[in-house]
Amino acid sequence: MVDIATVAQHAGVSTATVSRALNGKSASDKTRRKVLAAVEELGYVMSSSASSLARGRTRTIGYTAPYLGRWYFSEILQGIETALITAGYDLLVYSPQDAANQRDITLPTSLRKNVIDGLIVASIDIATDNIHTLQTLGKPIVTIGSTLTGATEISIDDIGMAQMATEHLISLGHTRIGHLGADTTPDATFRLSERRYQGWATALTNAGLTADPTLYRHTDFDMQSGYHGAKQLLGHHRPTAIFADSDEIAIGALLAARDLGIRVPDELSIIGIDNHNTAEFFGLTTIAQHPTAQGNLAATLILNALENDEPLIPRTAEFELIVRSSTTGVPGTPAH
Amino acid sequence: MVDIATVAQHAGVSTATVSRALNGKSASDKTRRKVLAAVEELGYVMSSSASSLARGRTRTIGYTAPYLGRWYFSEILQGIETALITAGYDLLVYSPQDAANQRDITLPTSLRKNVIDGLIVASIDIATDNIHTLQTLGKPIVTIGSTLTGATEISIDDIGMAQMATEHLISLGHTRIGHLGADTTPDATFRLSERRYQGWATALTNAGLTADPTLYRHTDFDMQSGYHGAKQLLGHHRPTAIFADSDEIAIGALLAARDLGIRVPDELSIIGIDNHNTAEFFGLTTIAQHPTAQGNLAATLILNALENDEPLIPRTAEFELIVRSSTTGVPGTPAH
DNA sequence: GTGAAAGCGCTAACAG
DNA sequence: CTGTTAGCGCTTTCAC
Repeated sequence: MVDIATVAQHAGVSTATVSRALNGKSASDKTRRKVLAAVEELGYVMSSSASSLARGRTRTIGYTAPYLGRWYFSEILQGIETALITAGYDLLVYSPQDAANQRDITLPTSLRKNVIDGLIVASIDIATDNIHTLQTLGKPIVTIGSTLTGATEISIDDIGMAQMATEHLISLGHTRIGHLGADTTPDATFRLSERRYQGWATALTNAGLTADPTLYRHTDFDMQSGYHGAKQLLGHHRPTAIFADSDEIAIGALLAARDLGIRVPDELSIIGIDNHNTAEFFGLTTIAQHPTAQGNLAATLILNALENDEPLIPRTAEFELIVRSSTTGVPGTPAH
Repeated sequence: MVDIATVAQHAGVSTATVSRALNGKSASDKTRRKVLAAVEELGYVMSSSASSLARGRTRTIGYTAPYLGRWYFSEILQGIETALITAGYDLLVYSPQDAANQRDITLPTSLRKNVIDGLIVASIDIATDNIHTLQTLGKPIVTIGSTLTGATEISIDDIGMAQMATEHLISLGHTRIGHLGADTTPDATFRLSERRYQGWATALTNAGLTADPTLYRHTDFDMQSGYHGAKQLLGHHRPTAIFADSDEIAIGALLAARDLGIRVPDELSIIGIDNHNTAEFFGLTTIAQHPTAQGNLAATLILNALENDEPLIPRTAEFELIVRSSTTGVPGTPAH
């Protein structure tokens, strides 16, 4: 392995100069050229460990989320990467192996080993020992959609989104509005479904309607589950509209309606949350989240804190209604 | 920041002993306990940079794939993580920002900075300078489904899979078998679609049938594209079966058939590739790949090379036919 | 089983 | 703009 000293010799300068030239610090053009030539000639590759050790920084940040494979979390990842890449930072991912039973999220050893300069946590409410350690070390931590004491939060207004979705339905004249909500096991990391249920109920109450518990069905976060939940909901005395906790659930409902011969949106309106990449294809009305932007923001906050000592101030994520063809006025009501 | 020397003092031992105790090397039980107590008391967190520098290893491996968000690649990621986590390794991900135009995959700086001990590359055929550098440094590289000179390959038998899918259809009596194949732009990293086309054609030829180019439609790797491709294919003089390059494409075709009033499988059989997590829900017959296993294998190979100096020997990934309800005998042909 | 000491390769003062 | 030098915090011979 060729080290910086060898490069220095070949270039006829000191190691300090090589270091400076390579890190974009003050160096004459001529010197820089010589250094670069030597680097090229020798195939020199800097040791990041040595560099990090000397600097006290690793230029690596971590990302952890319950399910890296899920659309939402991988979109966040994408957003983070984009922000980091231009800053020359690396991304270390931690996928908790035991996401279901979150008692004991085993975040890999690196969290213990001081390997990252900052951490982004999505949808995990439980601070593990590892995370506590990070906080102790004064590393910036920003969470997306979850609350961790000592961390900066980009908050997701689940109640607001659910309310907006439900209000859209109400504004179309619907009064019997069903809800397909994702699972909230006691141990689950995210209270998301609880809050969305609340948003649904609040919107109805505000409109002088009642949140009928019989119009609620429990689902998982997938199509299959949405399909079955919807089939139940669409039995006797069915609702004229359904609000689903996610687009995948909503699409399941869409397919269920189709199989039952119920026309969407003429006989049944359906709205989801996410603006999942398949939502457009299905013509699904939805409350769009912008996870890529969320990830990007999280990374940017951390980078600014790290590089410019900017304070980490909490934000709240944006969302918006996207109307497509799965929602319309209640049957029998004239369009306005 | 508390360092190893402080811990050593508190425990009344030398730094060498602390290091050994913490790394599971020879140390008496009593000593180990003292060290651990001091660590606990002081909140000591080891510096990975220092450790890596001294060791010459980072205990971090990299993973890069064209689209980390896609089902296939995120499954691989999952498999890698599982293997690494038990070994105490970390995972650094590189998502090439410009995956479409793969001329210039900008793998983040870390590849230049000697930050990883090994690399896993999925579906990228182009060796960037960064990857070359890694090879020069003698870091183990294993690819999944792509060929990189100097790297060990876990090969994906795309031809074989396509052939198996098509043969399944043929064995059911189909003779007019359409193909929805994903895009193969000149610059694309993966020749996958080309090979699957070939598998389709070979199977037909072997059976004395002809691969009718008019029964082929170009698609992207998504439902929407599959939907539109299928609609074209299902016009005049339509095939009785369709083989799609991926389950998502196949599902698009499924929905297109439904919208056209064509019953699956009675009037049209459809088979995909992947065993995507929604395939079961749609009753889709498919050729299952096991990306999690592939990722796991890749990581295991690298770990064994790193830890036990085991040779990196190429493997080939397994696949299998999973018959569900989207395929059946050709219309008018009695079931056998 | 344990201690002393010599690096690992780079960066950041500090001087010049 | 550039050279000298003192670490950064840990691991690993080599003795004992």
